Amino acid sequence: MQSTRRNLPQLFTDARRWFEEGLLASLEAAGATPVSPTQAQLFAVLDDHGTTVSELARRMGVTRQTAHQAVHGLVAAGFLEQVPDPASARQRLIRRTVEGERAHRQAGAILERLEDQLAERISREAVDALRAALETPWGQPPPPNS
Amino acid sequence: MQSTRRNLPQLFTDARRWFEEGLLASLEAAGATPVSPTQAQLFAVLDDHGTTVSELARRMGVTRQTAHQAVHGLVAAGFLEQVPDPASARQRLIRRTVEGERAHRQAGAILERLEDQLAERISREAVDALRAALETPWGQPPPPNS
DNA sequence: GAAGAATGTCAGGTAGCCTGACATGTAAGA
DNA sequence: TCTTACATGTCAGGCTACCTGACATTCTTC
Repeated sequence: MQSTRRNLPQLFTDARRWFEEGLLASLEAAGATPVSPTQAQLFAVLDDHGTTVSELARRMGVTRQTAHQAVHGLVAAGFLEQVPDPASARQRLIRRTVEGERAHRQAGAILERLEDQLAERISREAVDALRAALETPWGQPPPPNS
Repeated sequence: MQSTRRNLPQLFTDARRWFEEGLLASLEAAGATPVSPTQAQLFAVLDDHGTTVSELARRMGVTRQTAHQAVHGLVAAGFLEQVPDPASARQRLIRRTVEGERAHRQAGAILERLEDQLAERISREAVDALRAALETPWGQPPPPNS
């Protein structure tokens, strides 16, 4: 029991940390090539048919430069590749390599397992409700009025 | 609609970002002394009767050194003060100054308002359910077994 | 007392993020 | 058509949060 309710941002941070640490620990235990949290996030926002660096940056909520550097690391690690975009010569598509595809499935399976473990502690319904509440489009941070 | 469900860590990040940006934007709009996200988090885990740096570090999930440096900045800004612990001479208690107390109440009010705005979009019940689900003690990241 | 642990602190290093700057390619209007 | 505006990708430099290592001080326990 505590005097004041913990604030939501704090709770989000704790929850996120639990998943992230579980994921990285499982990957390490499986002997996978170590990836940083940032790289893991980049993997998560990358879609199957290829994405531009700018689009990745938007999804991650960081600048193009930051996304670029994260991509660079994963390209060097052999997980991603850059291919010219047939639609427009000014942009290049980022795609997973075969190895990257494998790692992506592995990470997805681990996250699913973690979610199951969470459902074991709070109910499955609670997990579904959690997901439903979080999937609201957050959009812009609200204006400070009133 | 999308092919695969977004993973939970990603959703936590988005939610947290929404709150954090709203908080910092409101503080800035109110003309308050700017604080970093880290300092805001430190404020959140600080309790009323004073806390040691080591304890703060545990609550934030970082090392003592990192917590120390965050405290240092807030002391310099006039929000916190260090007082010798009457119980033990080897530790010092970190407390809010009068100015820090004011800032803390201000931030608390803003967060409450943000939570209300969230309740407006998804229902109040959904917010309560969200909080209930997140307040489970996360504890250690689960072992990677099976 | 002496050994061991906890606390607070300083120093140095790494990673992620930022802004600034610039080259290239595309789109839209005079 | 050309030229002006805009988007993209990239390099360079800097800031901040975080880490590990090291040390002095102060309990605590045997």
